[in-house]
Amino acid sequence: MLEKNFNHQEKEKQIYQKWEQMELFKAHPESNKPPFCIVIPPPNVTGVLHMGHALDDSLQDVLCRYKRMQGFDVLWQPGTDHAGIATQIVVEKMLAKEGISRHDLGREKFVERVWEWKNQSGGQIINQLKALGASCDWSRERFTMDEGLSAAVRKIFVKMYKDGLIYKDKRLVNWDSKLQTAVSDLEVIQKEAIGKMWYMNYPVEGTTNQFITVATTRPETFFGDTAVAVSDKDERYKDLIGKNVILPIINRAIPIIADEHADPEKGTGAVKITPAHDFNDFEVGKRHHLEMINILDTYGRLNENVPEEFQGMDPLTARPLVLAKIKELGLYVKEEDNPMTIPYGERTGVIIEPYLTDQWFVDTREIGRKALEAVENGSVKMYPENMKNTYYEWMRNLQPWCISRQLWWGHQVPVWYGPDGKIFCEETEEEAYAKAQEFYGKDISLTRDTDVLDTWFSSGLWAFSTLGWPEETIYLKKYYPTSVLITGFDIIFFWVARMMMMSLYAMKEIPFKEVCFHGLVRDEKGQKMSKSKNNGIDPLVMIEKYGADALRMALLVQAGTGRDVLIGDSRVETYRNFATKIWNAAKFTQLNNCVVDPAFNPKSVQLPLNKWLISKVAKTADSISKSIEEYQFNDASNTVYHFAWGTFCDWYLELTKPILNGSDTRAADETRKTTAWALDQILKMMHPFMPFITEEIWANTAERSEMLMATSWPKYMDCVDEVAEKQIDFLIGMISSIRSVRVEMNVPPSIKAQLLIKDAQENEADLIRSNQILLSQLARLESIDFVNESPKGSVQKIFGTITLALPLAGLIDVAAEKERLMKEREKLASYLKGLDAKLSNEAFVSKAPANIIADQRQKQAETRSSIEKIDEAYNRLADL
RNA sequence: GGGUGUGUAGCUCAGGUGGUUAGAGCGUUACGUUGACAUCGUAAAGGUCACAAGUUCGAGUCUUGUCACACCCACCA
Repeated sequence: MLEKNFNHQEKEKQIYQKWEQMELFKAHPESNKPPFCIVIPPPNVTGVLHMGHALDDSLQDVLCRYKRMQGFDVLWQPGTDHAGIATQIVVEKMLAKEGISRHDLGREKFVERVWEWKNQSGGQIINQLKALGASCDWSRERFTMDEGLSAAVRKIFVKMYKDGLIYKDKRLVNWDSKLQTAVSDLEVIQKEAIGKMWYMNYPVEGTTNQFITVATTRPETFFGDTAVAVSDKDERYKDLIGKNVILPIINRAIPIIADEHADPEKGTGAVKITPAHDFNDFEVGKRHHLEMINILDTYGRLNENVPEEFQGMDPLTARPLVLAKIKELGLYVKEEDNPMTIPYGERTGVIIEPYLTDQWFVDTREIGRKALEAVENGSVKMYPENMKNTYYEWMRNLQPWCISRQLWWGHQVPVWYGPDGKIFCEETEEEAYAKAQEFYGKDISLTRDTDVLDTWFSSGLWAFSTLGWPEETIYLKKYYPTSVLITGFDIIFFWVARMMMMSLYAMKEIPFKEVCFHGLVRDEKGQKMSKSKNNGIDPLVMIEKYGADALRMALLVQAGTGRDVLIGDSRVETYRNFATKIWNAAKFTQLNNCVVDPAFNPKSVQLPLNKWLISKVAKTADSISKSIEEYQFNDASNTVYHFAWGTFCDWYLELTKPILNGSDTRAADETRKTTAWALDQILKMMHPFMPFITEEIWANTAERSEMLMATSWPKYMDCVDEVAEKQIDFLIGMISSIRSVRVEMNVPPSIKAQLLIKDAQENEADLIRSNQILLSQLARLESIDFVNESPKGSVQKIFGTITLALPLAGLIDVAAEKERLMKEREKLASYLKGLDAKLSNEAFVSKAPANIIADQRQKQAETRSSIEKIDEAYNRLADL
């Protein structure tokens, strides 16, 4: 017997353990069931579960549980990401509390500390995923820096290097001076700000009063200027091309060059060129073979290439001083406000400087083209489809991918240098050493490159590295390419695009057949969750308070493809109430001895009411299937919600009460069995969404040979009975329509249900007549005029007639009823007016399709008669 | 500057291929229930479907334009 309430705090853990003990999450590559595989977007190993994970993983869990019930051999491949930058920052902060920096420890000791921290906190997020109910195959848990995955990273790197796809280059990169590392374009966040534009004069060499005015937002960088560019079509400067200008303060001569980069329309038409500190200038510098003067150190401070008085300064400190000097020299022209964007580090929040260093790059042209084609030609499908446009846009403008990071936590680049700087790129130090020996013909010592790889390099391999690549495992064979990737659209470039490129390169095959993007989770007001707003909602708190089922459902009912999801207490509470409702429905079936009969055959039932329910079960299960297959999780979960609450609890259980308590024992017996059967089907349909409570009810409502999650999805389309469905739907429509009267009359549900007891008649006319009698009793009428065929029309008639009856029965306030009738009449009259106008419109009558016209005519007649009835009722009221 | 969305009840959202009194949940109000319901049930109020023009017998739905908001990308001497 079910307890009074479902104690989610206690039961969810027990149920989860049971699933694990019975190994229900395990994949079975040896089985001949068809494969279904999802790789989890790996959360940061040191992270905690946030709402984004809760949504992402709930969606995946729904799919996995559903597919298992559909007879698939499901592998939900779990694991975590080493998250280079994020993790290093966390550990450095911890060290800072102890008063030490990573440099005090040295690289080796620091990395040890990170491993310690990983081992200590890495299990946390996994346990949190379990609390959510995630049915991952935990026996296969991987980590992007475990031995196998590290080997995969080295292998790919070496292969790409040898294929010429990875190369080292001295280029401008985005430099994070706090982390002391390069970051990729995607890791730079542009923020808008109102800056200033300063104009200053550069004297032309050999003249005393000739100047070129340049405009700049960063005057302090002029120490690194190596040219001034003008357009060769610009009359103002045409003659100066080839001459030099003298940089103020440092008195260095730099050439005036002609370059397309200079736009006569913009600024003064003359651009100072600082190749080492600006991406455009860098390109100009390369075109003209200009010197590249780096004026910053790795901490972003002015270095020895500027006059001593400015050395060691931060650019923003130096700026006013430089400007003051220029003013002193009489070369300052003016300043004006200038809206601009300033680049900040995604993780550190410091200003990102373009910085000239040696870095490793992936040449993305070829692999990017293949990744683009795979989506263009439909090999990989995207949901929602418009995400393809975003993907295309980025893929068509791919830049070289800077994969090296000057961090300590990550995959160290498998590159060794000879004494002369010769590169040996091999998977192991031994191999590199062997190659070096061979090359030099003698024993030499090698030094290893200190860079580590961008985290996304290893996550780019995730789809196949987790399955065992480069080993030819049965997992790789059976589950690759994976079925679908479910992730947020915020990492489409970071991760999805990189996985596409890396997988197509390494495997010569797509990593997944479909990608399903979901939106962001926001707070109840639709605002982005952020630490600064302090509006974050902790999924674990929600689980503790309302249960994992309620949280999942609250997320799922909104999870259409691509849409944002709002979450908050009231939403989760709603679905906790839903869970309680189902719990109580199950309790109700037990109290009424609705026991599962293993021999029950849904095709053999006799009562239309039972046939109706079985039909609805079949159709609902089918509709949920379709929605899930299309990743319409919101439709699927809403369907099961409304079916369980509305169709099953509100209607079926209410309507069967008099049958269960009635004298027809055969009908009662059939109804009990049908109820028990239907509850089982509902539990199955609900299980992917609310796995815990359904499993608990399942276990407590009968002797079960297997757990709910191991059962199969209900497929009963062959039990659909359209006739019974139509009958009962019709009656429900009628009953619904008299609800307003019922309130006043206080009709108990059992009378409502009696209407339906009589529905054993299969013929609609009989059905109507029998209910006519009941309706007339209900309304204490001697007769009831009820002739219409169409359900909607009938509803209107009944409404009018019962209204007529009520005052006679002395059940309601006459004045109030009169007012209500007038209102109703007004509504109908205005509707009728519209219909009359339309039907007398020649254009409508001649052009509209016949069925529409017929329909309108009928409506017109019905409405007219309804108005008459109301008038009649009103008159009778007046007589009282 | 380029792109992608969104705008329907107080709030959050549904509303295939145009078809007629525009729906749900939450919230509000009223009444009822505590014999499945840490609640539930029944109902009421609440909407010129952002705005404008167009196509059409008929537009929330299609076209164009305008406005507002959100996000993404790029540029910014």
